[in-house]
Amino acid sequence: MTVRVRFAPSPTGYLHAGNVRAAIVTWLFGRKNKGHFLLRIDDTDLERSKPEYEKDIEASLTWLNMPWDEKARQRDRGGRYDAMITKLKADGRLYACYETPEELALKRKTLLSRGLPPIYDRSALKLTEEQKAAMTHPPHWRFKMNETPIEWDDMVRGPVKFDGALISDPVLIREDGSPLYHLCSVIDDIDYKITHVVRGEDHVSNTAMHIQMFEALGAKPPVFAHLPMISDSEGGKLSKRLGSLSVKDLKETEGLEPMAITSLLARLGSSDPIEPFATMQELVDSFDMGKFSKGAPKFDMEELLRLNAKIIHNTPFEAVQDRLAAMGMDGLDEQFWLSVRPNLTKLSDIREWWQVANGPVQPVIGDAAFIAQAAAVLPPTPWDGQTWKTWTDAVKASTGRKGKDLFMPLRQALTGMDHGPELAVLLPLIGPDKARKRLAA
RNA sequence: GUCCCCUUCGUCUAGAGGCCUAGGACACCUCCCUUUCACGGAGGCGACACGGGUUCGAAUCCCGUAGGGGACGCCA
Repeated sequence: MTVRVRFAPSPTGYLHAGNVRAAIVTWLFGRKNKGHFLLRIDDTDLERSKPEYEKDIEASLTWLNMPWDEKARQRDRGGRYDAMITKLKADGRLYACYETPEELALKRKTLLSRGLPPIYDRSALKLTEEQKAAMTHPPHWRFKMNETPIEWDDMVRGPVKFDGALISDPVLIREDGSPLYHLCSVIDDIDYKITHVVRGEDHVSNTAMHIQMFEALGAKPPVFAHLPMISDSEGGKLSKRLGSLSVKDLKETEGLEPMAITSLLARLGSSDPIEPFATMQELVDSFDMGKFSKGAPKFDMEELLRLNAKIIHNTPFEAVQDRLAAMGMDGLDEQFWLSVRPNLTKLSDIREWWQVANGPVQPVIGDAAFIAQAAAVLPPTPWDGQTWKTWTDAVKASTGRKGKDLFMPLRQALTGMDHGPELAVLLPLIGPDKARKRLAA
């Protein structure tokens, strides 16, 4: 049996960190098993779904190197839903309810205040045909849960048990006749022959009712894997900050590498070490669903940044050539890249060093006399990798300085900073003209 | 409020009664390399939430407490 998985986001916002982890784990599981990956756009909420967000989801997955084998959209599948609705009604698993949202809210509040779980009381089941006929507004429809135990073996959580009697009958069809998520999701999973569903643990109780829905529709439920939610590094709830941490921001605002994101999210909360990966294939090869723990891990931006730096330190020039060219630094070549690469956290940091090499920089000169002496013994052109050594030897001879007292003032005068790439490689990049000017500043 | 899940070094975790003086990775500290920073190499610091049981023996099993996460929508 070939494995078929799906990632089913709703296009109601930009793809964010929490959601994309489910995508990554789903994708990796699919690839690991040589399976089929379906991208399903869950846009049954017509009010909130926007084409803009659907585009963002696709752009984000593409950028993260997670191509899909097939794409589907729930709004295109109304016909299938209608057919299944007819069946469920005929079987008595879907029943008409006439409470208004206000009445339902009141019922919930009442139950809650009595310390009871807010489960629908099924009073609509007691309505006679006459009473229904007398209603002034159309019904919404609920799925009738069987009051039996529900069990499944979760790939992450192990054996899970639910009591069907403790789960409220879900509304599957709105008063306006449109189908809701639960119905569409189950029917889609059946029609697309999904074998494994990987999703967040916020769906655990949904899974219990979905299993009854699969059965009511005559289908075998897929295997489920519920990943814990990622929590904020402060240990708080999955905060607005994390919820709003979109892939789009990570890419455009933070300027991070896609592999930094996938490397972190593929391993966070698992017993495999979090380490930089250069390709998705390496992640696929080492992927193991069984290594995820049941506890909610914390997301740490610092950790993402560290991974990003390591990935950049391992990136060859060819891999970033086009992006660097697009940043408008003419003449930035492989030599420059290799020289400054170890000092970058984000790719965009390279601008800083480009500026150090090409100016303008604000030289920092503490001891003007020393700098003037140093400038006087600057070696003749052309400059190369040996120039720095030749020069500093000369400065040492003429001033008697050595060690940090010798090098730091030169670095500060030349670059305006007290850290950075080796001056032996930086000096030729700066060149004689700019070097003289900075030393004379 | 009710139900479910979780709780081991700063962080992610290994651990399914003796193999645990609790292992690894990242971070941190030290040293080495480097005439800066970073990279790299070698060491080091560092945890079983708490309280009761069960047992010859508990990080591991049971109960309770505390803390955290999730669910309880005509959202997904």
